[in-house]
Amino acid sequence: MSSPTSSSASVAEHLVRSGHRSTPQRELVYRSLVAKRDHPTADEVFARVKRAKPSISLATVYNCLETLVHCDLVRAVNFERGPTRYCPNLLPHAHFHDEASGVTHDIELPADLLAQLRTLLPSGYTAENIEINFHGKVPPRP
Amino acid sequence: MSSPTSSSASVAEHLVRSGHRSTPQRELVYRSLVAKRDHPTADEVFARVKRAKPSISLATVYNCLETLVHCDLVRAVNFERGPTRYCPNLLPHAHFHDEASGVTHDIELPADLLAQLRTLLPSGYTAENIEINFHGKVPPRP
DNA sequence: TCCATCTTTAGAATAATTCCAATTACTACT
DNA sequence: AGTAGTAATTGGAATTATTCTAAAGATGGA
Repeated sequence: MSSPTSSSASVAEHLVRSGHRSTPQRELVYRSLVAKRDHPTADEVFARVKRAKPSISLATVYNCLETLVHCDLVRAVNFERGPTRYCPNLLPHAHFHDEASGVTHDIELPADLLAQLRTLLPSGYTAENIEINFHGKVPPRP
Repeated sequence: MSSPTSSSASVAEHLVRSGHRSTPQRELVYRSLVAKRDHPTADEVFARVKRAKPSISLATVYNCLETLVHCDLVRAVNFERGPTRYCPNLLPHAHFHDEASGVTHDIELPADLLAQLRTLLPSGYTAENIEINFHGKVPPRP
């Protein structure tokens, strides 16, 4: 049940189509997100990509993540005041944040439910995106 | 269509029932939220309550807001990386964030929709709260 | 009243992110 | 291939929102 992501080839395309260049750093950051889909923070991404490219800087990681978010290859996820987390799942989905472990799970969102949510808006209001975060507990794993 | 809030008397009660003291600062911060329900930031609350009590400090405003959130008199609202905003609306509701103006509107949430959302969770998962944020545009006001 | 505890306060400290200015890398022309 | 022009990267400084700290003040109960 892996969620859809752009193949590395189309990452370059995607970047170029939205007016950016394909760079080793951007590809690397993107690949690190796909390799471990645990909603890492920028710091965590930095630590991971440094292993493959020790010269990369934290500022570059922030830049790359921002670029990837802007061309819709990656989603930024925020929980309260915590650091921003990143995920390469492009399907409409919500997030479940487990308070005990700090772990984040994706929750698939059926299109009809999203449609229902949109009907709550006053007429004329248009929502480009709808962010849904569950906060709670997962059952103890025995 | 004003949304439910605790009367000033019951704010004190509410505070005490959850193991806190009722203080002038807490009452003042709470009243400022009810007086202008525009989802102010801590800084904005600080500016407002300073008019009535110039000696209050920003740290106290943060403390009071945290306390009020903990005893369920106030909700904290976060949009991406922006500063936390506060609202005294206790009904289940979502938020609509207008990107152009930066203004936040409450969107009432029917109980059945919340129930439907909960059905998306894997069995055993329990969500204490569900946060829903719309990001988009409001129609131009003529 | 007196004590223990809670709250407030000002300012220092922190965390995450953004900004800045200087290099470096591409891309498109010729 | 050489080069001008733009875009991207880098390290470090700066910023923003928030939390921490330690001291002083207020409060409720024995």
